[in-house]
Amino acid sequence: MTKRTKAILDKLDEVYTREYKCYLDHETPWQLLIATMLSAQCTDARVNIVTKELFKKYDTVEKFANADLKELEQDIKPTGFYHNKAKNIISCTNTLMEKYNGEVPDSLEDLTALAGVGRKTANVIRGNIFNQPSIVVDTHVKRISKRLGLTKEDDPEKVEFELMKVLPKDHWILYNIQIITFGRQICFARGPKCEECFLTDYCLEYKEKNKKKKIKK
DNA sequence: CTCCCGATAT
DNA sequence: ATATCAGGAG
Repeated sequence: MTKRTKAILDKLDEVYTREYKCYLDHETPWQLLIATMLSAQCTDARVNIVTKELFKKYDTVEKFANADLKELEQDIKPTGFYHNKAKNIISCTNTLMEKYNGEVPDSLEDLTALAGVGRKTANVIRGNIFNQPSIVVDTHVKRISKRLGLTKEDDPEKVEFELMKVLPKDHWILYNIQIITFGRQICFARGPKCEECFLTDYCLEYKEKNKKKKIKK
């Protein structure tokens, strides 16, 4: 790990010390799996509103596996992409019943083989449920890792592999939740609050912004 | 690369 | 009007 990377991680640790919680409400592994599937291109706040009722109505994996497609679509509609998500949830939970005795598997291969589960969702499960070091590359991690110059890649899988090289393994899971928190509070996609940011010394975009200002003056 | 897609902020 | 939100599949 370079000095620069360590300085960034130290700053993050300083501000987001024990903010280690998952923002998707869940009580079981399969609930987190479904909540994460629903979170694609949707705010976690909305996912939590939907799952609050959803997990009362479907309180077992088996109930999801036997759900009526059209009815489930309506139940999850506010999260968007509801045709695909409903179909995937039914297919995925059927696989859980048939191949895994209704449990959620822990390997990346088994998880990504499930319908509607890609590397991002699989890594959320591995990190949060099984405590396996894993890098979750979502929209926040990708955007902010680029701004901080930790990667130049655009493809989420390449970002994941590069961050695995750059970040110490014992910081992988923590990095995810820190960056998501940072992205929600300060480093927005649109109009980031650079005045309140504690990482401007390491931000490539901030550097660019100041260059342009100086030229104008 | 395109499509899936509703809700909210700007 | 448009960008963005804890992405994934064909």
